[in-house]
Amino acid sequence: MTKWLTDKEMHAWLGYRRMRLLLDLRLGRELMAQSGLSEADYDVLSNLSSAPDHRKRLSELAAHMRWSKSRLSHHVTRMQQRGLVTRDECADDGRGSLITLTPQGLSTIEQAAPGHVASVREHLIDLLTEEELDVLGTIAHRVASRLA
Amino acid sequence: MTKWLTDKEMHAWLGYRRMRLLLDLRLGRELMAQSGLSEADYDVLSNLSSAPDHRKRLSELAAHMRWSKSRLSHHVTRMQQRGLVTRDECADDGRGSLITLTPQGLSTIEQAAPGHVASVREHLIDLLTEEELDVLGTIAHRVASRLA
DNA sequence: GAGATTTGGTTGACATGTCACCAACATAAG
DNA sequence: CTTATGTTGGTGACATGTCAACCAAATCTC
Repeated sequence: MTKWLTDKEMHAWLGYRRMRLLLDLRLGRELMAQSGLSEADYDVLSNLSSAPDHRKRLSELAAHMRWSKSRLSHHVTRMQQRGLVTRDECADDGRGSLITLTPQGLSTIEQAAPGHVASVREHLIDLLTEEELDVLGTIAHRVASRLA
Repeated sequence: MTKWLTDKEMHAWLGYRRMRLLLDLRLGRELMAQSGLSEADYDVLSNLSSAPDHRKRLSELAAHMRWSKSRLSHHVTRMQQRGLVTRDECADDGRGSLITLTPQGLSTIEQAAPGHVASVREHLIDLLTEEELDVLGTIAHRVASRLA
């Protein structure tokens, strides 16, 4: 017997779906307009910029971002063509691939960051109380950790 | 001067992103495995099934789902080819397009629903307390309504 | 009621991400 | 050494969604 969602549960679920749809669309558009980056680009650059030497193994990067290697490989290819990152062979492991931020990639994300943070604040963070912020962080991590 | 995110804010933001990534991926995969539907398919069928006569104007449907007309038009084309919906001319408005659930579409979503609800429960709803559920619903709708 | 505008919807080009699979290399067992 | 196994990446085919251009029917204006 199916246990359907109660009104309250449905409200939360549909709300989540709607937020996800609209928020990501808006943030993505603003980021693209301001800096020419997609959210995916931003995440990759952001991760690389906080790595030692601005470089990381594809595999590590993918694991940290919870992306599939395939997805990251495709994405890196495109970012490479735009001059944002480079892809070098790994000395230790003949298969390995080292992804490195280019100077242009670094400057791109440095320019993009303030605007993106402002967008995130405007459309999400600043709309929440301290408590709501805590709850969101708590449940999001609980849900995500079950899926890792 | 940029107002960067505090640790707490960053925790909530990154948590949201991670939840979004993993949860949607998982739910999508389970739904696809169980019923051959994507989440998008499911949403369209679900909306149509609760409409009078199981039919709706493309435009209305798009507005209700907050999808672009373009996206819905493309999607309907594909669902039509799979026999899930039909697309008929509208009598009143020569431009109009009426999307109707086929019997097959109806039976497909009826079969898919229990499993999907179970997935949503397992990976999200049942992991939250009553209070958390309320907070999620509240903030999601607040954020989304600012973007409509 | 002719011309301008809006609205409803379609289409094409393109970016992204998924899956399935392959190739090269690494490692442990025998 | 040699084979079985797992790891690291890359690729191609395909589904999806975005934007922008476009068409045609419906409305509005004067």
